[in-house]
Amino acid sequence: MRTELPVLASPPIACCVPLAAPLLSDEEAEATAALFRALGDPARVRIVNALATAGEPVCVCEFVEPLGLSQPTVSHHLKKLTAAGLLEREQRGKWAYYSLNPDASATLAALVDLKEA
Amino acid sequence: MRTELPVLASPPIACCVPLAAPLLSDEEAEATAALFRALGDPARVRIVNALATAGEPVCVCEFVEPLGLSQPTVSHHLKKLTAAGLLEREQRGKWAYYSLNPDASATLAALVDLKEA
DNA sequence: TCAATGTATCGAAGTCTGTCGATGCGTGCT
DNA sequence: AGCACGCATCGACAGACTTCGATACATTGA
Repeated sequence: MRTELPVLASPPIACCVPLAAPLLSDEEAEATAALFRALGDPARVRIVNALATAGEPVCVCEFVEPLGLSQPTVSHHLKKLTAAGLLEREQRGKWAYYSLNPDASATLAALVDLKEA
Repeated sequence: MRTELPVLASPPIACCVPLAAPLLSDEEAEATAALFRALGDPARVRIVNALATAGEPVCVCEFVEPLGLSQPTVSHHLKKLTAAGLLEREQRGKWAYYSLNPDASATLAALVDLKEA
């Protein structure tokens, strides 16, 4: 813990001067982290990659075998990606088709650029 | 579990045809996920944001108070970001200064673009 | 209406992660 | 040399996450 500093006109060494204000709010930081966290699993990275290369909606059953995961686990990952706003779900008969949210790549690109703005 | 399909000329329904090959390897998927995972925490998002807005190396003690976390926890997050290749560490006397890896934003941008290539 | 199939949800087990206080290490000052 | 200070590491604990089998729900076809 840092001891409470009295107000000094000129601190002896150039350290611990407050950073410039433009820090992210709690909500912004959490929202940003949540989006990155959604992509923080190799299975979900592969799902997004597959959807991007496919360029069209893909049936859930397509993912189970290539990912080497059980069907409930695949469903779990798809739900997380959808909740993060990266995927969209579409029901076709008894099949569920998932596709990349068109805004996803723009959103991600904005996040990365945000660090340089 | 999907039953083993015999080779059919035209499956009765347009589902479960194999995806195009270009899926990420295990190593690529894991490396990509690890990088996103490094940014999957609000504290680390704020650290990267602060370093980006600062534009210059920042002393560890600068982060403790704004983040509202203990010094060991801040050190933990800085270590994770450095291990991910996003930050660089520099020792100045008894202070440790961290800065954004110059390649970080390019790496992140490439990851996002990777999903569209 | 009943059976079959694809998908989502539930409950549980194991692992990973964030957080802290206590402590060790290195540097600089007296 | 001794002390003070900044930072990293350690050990521990709570909470979140991934994964699975079992099961429920929804849709289609007989």
